[in-house]
Amino acid sequence: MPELPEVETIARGLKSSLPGIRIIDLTCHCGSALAQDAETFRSRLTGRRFTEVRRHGKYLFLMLDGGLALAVHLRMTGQLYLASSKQGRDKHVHLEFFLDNNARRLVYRDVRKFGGFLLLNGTTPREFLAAKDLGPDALQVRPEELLHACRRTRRQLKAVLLDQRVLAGLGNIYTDEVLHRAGLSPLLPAGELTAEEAGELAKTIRRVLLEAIRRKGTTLSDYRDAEQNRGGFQSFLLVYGRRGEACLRCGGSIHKIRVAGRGTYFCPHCQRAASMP
DNA sequence: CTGTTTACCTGGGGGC
DNA sequence: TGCCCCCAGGTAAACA
Repeated sequence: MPELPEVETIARGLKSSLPGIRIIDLTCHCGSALAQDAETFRSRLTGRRFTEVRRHGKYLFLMLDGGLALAVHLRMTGQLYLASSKQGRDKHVHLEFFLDNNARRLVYRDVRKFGGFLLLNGTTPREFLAAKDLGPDALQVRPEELLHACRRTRRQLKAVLLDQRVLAGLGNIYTDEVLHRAGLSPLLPAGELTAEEAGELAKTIRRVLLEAIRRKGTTLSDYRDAEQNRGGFQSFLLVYGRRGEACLRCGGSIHKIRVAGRGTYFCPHCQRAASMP
C-alpha cells in the first residue's frame, strides 16, 4: 500500500536512527530490487555513512556521504525497517544493510517484488523527481495547481488525484477517503470542479494525510513502519473496504465500483457526481 | 498527445 | 485438503 502517510512514517523512523550510521556491508538476495547490479551497489555503498532521510510523495531518499543517494519506492508490498541482529530473515527479504552500530541492520522486504532501490550518483533527488515529471508533494499542493490540473482534462476526478504528475503521494485508499470527506464523487468529470471545491479539496487532502501520519499510517495487511509496527489509521477509514456498509455521514450504502482501473469505494448519496444544481 | 489497459509478482480468500 | 479463479495498496509500458 504504502502511500504518503506510510512513507512519511517510515521516513520519520529512519531519520531518528540512520544519520551518522555507516554501512559495513550489504547483501542482496534478489536482483530485481536493485536498478543497478548487486556488485555496483556493494562496492559503491560499503563504507558510506547515511547523512539524511528525505521524502517526496511515495519516494524515500536515503542520502549518503560522497554525493550518493538511494531513491527507494515501496510500490505495493515493500517494507523498509530496522531489525535486530538476532531477527532472522524469510524468503521475502531482498536486501540487508549491515550497520556499524552492530546491533541492527536495515532490511528491505517485498512480497510482490515491485519496489526497489535506485542508486543516485551525482544526481540530486530534485533532478530525479523532475526527470520523472513528479508533481508537488500532496502535503504542499496549492489549490490553484489542483484546479488547473482538473480543468485541463476530461478524466474522472479520481484518476487526476491518483496521477503522480499532478500531485505526489495519494494512492487508492487515501484518494477514496479524501473524496468522501470532500463530498465529491470519484466519477465527477474533473473539469467540472469549481475553484471553491478545489480549495476545499486541497484542504481535505492535507487534513486526511496529516491525521493518517498522526496515526502512523494504515495497515491492512503488509505495511509496517521502520520499527516494524503496524499503523492505526485503518480504524478511521470511512469508505475504503466498507462495501455494503452504511455511510457514516448519511446512512446510505457504500458502493464499490471500478474507476481508473482501481477498486473504488464511495457513497453515491453524499458524494457529488454531477453538475451543481 | 491523451487516456485506458495490461504486465509485473506473490499470496490470500472464496467457490467447488 | 486441493485446485482454480479472482483480487490486492503502484507504476510504466503498451496500446488505441
